Amino acid sequence: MSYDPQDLEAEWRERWADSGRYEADPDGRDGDESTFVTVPYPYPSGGMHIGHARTYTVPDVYARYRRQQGDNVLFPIGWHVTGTPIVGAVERLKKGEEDQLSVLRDTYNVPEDTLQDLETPMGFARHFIEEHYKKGMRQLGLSIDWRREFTTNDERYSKFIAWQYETLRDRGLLEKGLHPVNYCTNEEQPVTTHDLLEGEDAEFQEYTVVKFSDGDTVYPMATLRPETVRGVTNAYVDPDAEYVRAAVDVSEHRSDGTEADSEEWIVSAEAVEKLELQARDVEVRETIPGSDLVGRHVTNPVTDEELPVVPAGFVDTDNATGVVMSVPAHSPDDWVALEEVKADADALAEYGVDPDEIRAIEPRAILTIEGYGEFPAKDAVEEHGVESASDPALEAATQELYNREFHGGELIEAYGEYAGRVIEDVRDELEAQYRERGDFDSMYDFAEEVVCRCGGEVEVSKQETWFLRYNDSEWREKTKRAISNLDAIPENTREQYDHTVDWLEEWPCIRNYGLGTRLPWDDEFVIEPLSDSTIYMSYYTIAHRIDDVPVEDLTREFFDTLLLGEGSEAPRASEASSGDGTEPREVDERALELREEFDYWYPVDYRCSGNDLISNHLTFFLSHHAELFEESKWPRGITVMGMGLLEGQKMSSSKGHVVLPDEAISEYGADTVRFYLLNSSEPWQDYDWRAEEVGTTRDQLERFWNRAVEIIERAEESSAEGASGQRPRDEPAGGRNLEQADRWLLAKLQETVREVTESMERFETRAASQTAFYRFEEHLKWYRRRTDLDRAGARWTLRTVLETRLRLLAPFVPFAANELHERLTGEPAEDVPWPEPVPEFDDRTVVAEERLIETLVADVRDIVDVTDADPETIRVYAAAEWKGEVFDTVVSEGPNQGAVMGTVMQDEELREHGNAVNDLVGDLVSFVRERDDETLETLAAIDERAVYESAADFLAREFDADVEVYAEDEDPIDPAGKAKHAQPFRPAIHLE
RNA sequence: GCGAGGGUAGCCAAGCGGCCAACGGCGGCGGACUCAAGAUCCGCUCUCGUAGGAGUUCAAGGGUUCGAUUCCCUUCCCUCGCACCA
Repeated sequence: MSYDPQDLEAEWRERWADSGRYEADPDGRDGDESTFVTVPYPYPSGGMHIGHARTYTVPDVYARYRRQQGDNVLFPIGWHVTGTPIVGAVERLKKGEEDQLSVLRDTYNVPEDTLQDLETPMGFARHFIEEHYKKGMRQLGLSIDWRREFTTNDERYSKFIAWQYETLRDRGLLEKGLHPVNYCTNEEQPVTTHDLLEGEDAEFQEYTVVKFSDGDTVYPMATLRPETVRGVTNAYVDPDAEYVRAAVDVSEHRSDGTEADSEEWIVSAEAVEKLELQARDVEVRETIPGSDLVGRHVTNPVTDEELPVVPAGFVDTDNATGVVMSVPAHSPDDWVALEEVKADADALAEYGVDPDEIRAIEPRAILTIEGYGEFPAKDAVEEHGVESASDPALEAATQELYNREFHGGELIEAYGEYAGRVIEDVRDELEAQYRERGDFDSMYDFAEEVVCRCGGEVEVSKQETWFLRYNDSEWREKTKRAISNLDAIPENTREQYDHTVDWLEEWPCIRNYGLGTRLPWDDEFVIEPLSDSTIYMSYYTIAHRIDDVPVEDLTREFFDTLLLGEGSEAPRASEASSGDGTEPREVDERALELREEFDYWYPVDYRCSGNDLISNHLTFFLSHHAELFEESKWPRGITVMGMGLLEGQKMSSSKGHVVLPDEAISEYGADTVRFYLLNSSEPWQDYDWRAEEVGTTRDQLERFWNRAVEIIERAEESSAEGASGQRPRDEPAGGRNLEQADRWLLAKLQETVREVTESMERFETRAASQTAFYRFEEHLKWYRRRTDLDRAGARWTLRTVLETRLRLLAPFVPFAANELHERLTGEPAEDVPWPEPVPEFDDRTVVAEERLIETLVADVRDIVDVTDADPETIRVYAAAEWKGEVFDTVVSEGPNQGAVMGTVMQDEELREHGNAVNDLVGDLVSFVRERDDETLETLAAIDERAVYESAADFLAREFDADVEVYAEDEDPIDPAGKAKHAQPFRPAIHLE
């Protein structure tokens, strides 16, 4: 019966499927005995890899554990298809993009003749659902109730999401507004980062626009450092570029509402489109060459100073407004530019600029910062040895100075109420104040070029969007309460949820295209993926039964009844009466029936999800539950999971750097894959798939299997003998004839049961499986050395140990554990209860005694090694009785040298031992200090000499020598005078 | 920068005030078994050591303590998240 996981696992898969073993329905067990675990539904925009395997195995192990604990356990799965990735993948496939084809063909082994089935979004999704995820999950042995699966594109699911969003809107948690998005000017639609060819990492920034003016004409100058407004010495324009004078709508950007809602702005030609995309009406009145602007004077809206407009070739007219302000005191760029302009001032005469005016420009400091002089930009330029505007060192100088000024710069007196404060703390406040007054405005732009896959230029556009108001204070309060109610695993994630709640503002919850549910009141929009996956766990509870209800009956009232219990107190449709004048609402009986099941399973006991999802999905999950459901339905726990590596590297399906579960399972078997994934780190830690170690794990399981089979076969022999009346299979306790080693192993077993159970309760799958498997293997190693395994007592012990361990390991390696357990007892491990510690087998004394023997063996070996001797005779001397008395005194007096000596010296007999007593007390004091009371008590009761005598045969075997055990004070044979070194629990040893 | 988590022997990784030179796995070395290989079993794997010992270690530096890998402070380094991406 060799270990053949393929056959064995196939049989169990079939058995589970045929019997519907994991289909969970409400039964006699009440709510406390039901457990509902979930994991984020997979997003089938590609195949399943080994990282997914772990994600889904973590909840499976817990589910299996709870089942053995007697719970009715529901572990469902569904499929998330909402949004653009699947649509995008199909587009790329249809266009025949090589990268995409290679991922499909080479990484995920899609057969050539199947490719065309993937050319519709749901066809694509279906392929990966059926051929990858479901197959993989079944192969892994996940205990899923398959009747409840659904996709987020199903019409009934959409009804459910529509209910959610209509309810949120009614509660005022949805709001319409403008929001900046990436927008392709060629396709004229918003695009996601997936759609970008260039600038994928680019983030748009909100620039402050400082409204310098010349009469009624505004020169809007974009900056990221609005606080430098008092340090501006001049403006720059590109004399060779084209500018426009245009009427720009500013109505949205005024708060007082008294002023004109349109202003005349001078901006670069490129800026016109940007402003229009950002929801402004722009009417171009006139085109002006940049050179015409040069030499004009503009007024600083904050200081009322007049400043010259200076020409500069470095001005990028494609960035923001194309008009920039110069702050030479604090910007190394501007410092260098000003130097160069001054040096070449005479050349400006051609623009009609007075060179003397330029030469007279003086930098103006607006903040002070430690470590720099009056003009920090000057120091920075010098420190970095910047030579010219094209010097690469300039960028480093700029970065460094910006950073330091932001965190350490203090504003000067001229800033009034902001004087003396650090930029970091006042920038936003200051900016808002000037904006309020109409001196500042804002616009978005990228810092670099961003190009769409279609080749079109991507700009920032403000689009009308619906937002979820996560910043609503009442909502935040509820969510916080949900967080404090939560069992957050590991505990330190709780803080992160709280932090996320404070940080979340408004979340745009719709998109212009993609799969999913249409916004119920505006079907132009689709509810985006992170927003249609917040309460779907509730949908699992009824997913397999709601199909019986026609879609058109799934009204808001239906879900109000089903999910909120509204009307469940009211008379049912059949018995509705209108006797009191008001028409009672008709309650849908079907909804009430479904509600019973919802009520039975809900809330979610544990949700297992990636730690990277704390800052969005998991917090949304908590928020929506807190808002929509009553407190008793809020999530009980969340376990977060770490990231996976493959041979120390990030997995990447595009590079083909992935392992598919199917391949791993064919090579090693599902139990090995599961065991490796769960045993190599705790769920929330990162893990690394290393083929070599997976192979070793398989070897370990195989060895375990072989040993187990041996025990089972022996048990069968015994029972055969039992059948013929010679030896009953289950001997009564009195007839077991257990020896010291048996009792020790059984005591260790009880420790193991306790530790594993505690670990499982905390989702510590690594600690649990290490304890049940590897650590117990160590105990067995010792046991095999210590005793004769052919004894009846040993057989009984090994059988008992095996049975218990199989039950402890069943959640991790369900195939092998169930099989072996069934062969051993007739029942699969999953059908019998989780082991309980048996107090009868707890035995601190025997554990302590074995520990003494272990130490003795180690000490003897140590001496053998260091002396390179091969002893004929080993003499062991247990400490004299008076030493035991000293030990007792140390225990009763406590580990205090002085106090102990005081007591000991009153004993005349002990006093006779003189200095030896003093030394001994010193050693015993530290011995006692290092141990707890219980251990000391146990030790004190042990007859050391008897322990060593009982181990003499064992020692003799280990070292192939004669073993003699003496008491130090009973006149031992002591040729080398070693006996006197004996101490309590540290016998003296002599080798000869 | 902000928030979270880390840095332990050749590698992975546990420990989180004394039982710690520090669990376990991998790798390496030696031995048993074997014709041989593999598997399995035993021992060793920081340095020194002809008696169970001593010395130096748990990113670096400082502190608290009778005692710190474990607690506190500072510094350096690494990973993850930071929004419209699932």
